[in-house]
Amino acid sequence: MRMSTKAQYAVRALVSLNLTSDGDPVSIKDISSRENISLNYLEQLFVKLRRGEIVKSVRGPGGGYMLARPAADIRVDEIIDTVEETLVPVSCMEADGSCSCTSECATQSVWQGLGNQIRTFLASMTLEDLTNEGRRRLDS
Amino acid sequence: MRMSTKAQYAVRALVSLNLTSDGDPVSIKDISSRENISLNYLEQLFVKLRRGEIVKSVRGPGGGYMLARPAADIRVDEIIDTVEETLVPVSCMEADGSCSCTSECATQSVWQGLGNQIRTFLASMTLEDLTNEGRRRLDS
DNA sequence: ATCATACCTGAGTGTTTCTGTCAATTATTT
DNA sequence: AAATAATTGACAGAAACACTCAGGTATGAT
Ligand code: FES
Ligand code: FES
Repeated sequence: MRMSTKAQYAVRALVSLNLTSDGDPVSIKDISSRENISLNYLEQLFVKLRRGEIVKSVRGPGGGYMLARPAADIRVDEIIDTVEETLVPVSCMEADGSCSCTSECATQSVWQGLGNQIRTFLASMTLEDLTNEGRRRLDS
Repeated sequence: MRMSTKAQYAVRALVSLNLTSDGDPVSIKDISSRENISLNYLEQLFVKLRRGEIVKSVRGPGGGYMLARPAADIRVDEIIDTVEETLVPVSCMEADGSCSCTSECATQSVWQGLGNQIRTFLASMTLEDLTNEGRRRLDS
């Protein structure tokens, strides 16, 4: 039951972006070196984040990425969805989910409930919350 | 963010065991055929469940497995721990967890909180709850 | 005793997913 | 034109996953 590094990196990178941004775009290279994440790997993530309209890109010198929306409007569960990490803990609950299990399966209620918990929790946090948390830590 | 089949199978198998048991041990073969789970794979899981004192074994003809404790005393999170599936969503929060991240990392609070949610939810359900749920489904 | 049953154990294996790397291209500003 | 930086797709090593196989051991019934 691990969150993939994709999800971890995406959240970290966006917090970092929002912390260091002063209105200008931030280059992916800066984020990469500050957060110690592979440059090329980060690029893959930002392509998805752009398609998911979490960030927008500015090309050319002085370019980079910036948030596509106010940080308060970006929920953590959205970020994770966007980099393609499922939050449903078992496959039989998904669209194509075929299960060897019979209809009287009692364990479904466990995973169903667990999935809801996870979703609800991550939807209750926004990028702004995390950025404030980061600022608070920097001060101390 | 997927629960491994180890965890899924373990929970299903234990519910099945408890549903069909009438005090006598239940053979792993029965569970295997009823739940469509590989026999040899199930054996591996039950070895761990026995070591974790979730079940006890009865050898020889007519033998099998039975619960080591009342179903009401067996929490779902215990079962998952026992088959060695971590419930901590990121590695940097574990004992040997080394992280490239700096000390002002704001995302820790996300994963910390998420881990607590998952743990709390799964600790709130017992094998008895699930067995009752299964019985209810069988009746309808 | 011996046979069938069923637990017990460890080694091995094919597949998939994860985590990145590399190379080449396109777009923009100076 | 030149430098910057995003964009894309192919590829690859490593690890985890989901089993399978080949035995061995303990017990009860005949
Ligand atoms: S329906 Fe998928 S485990 Fe029962
Ligand atoms: S401490 Fe591990 S991601 Fe920041």
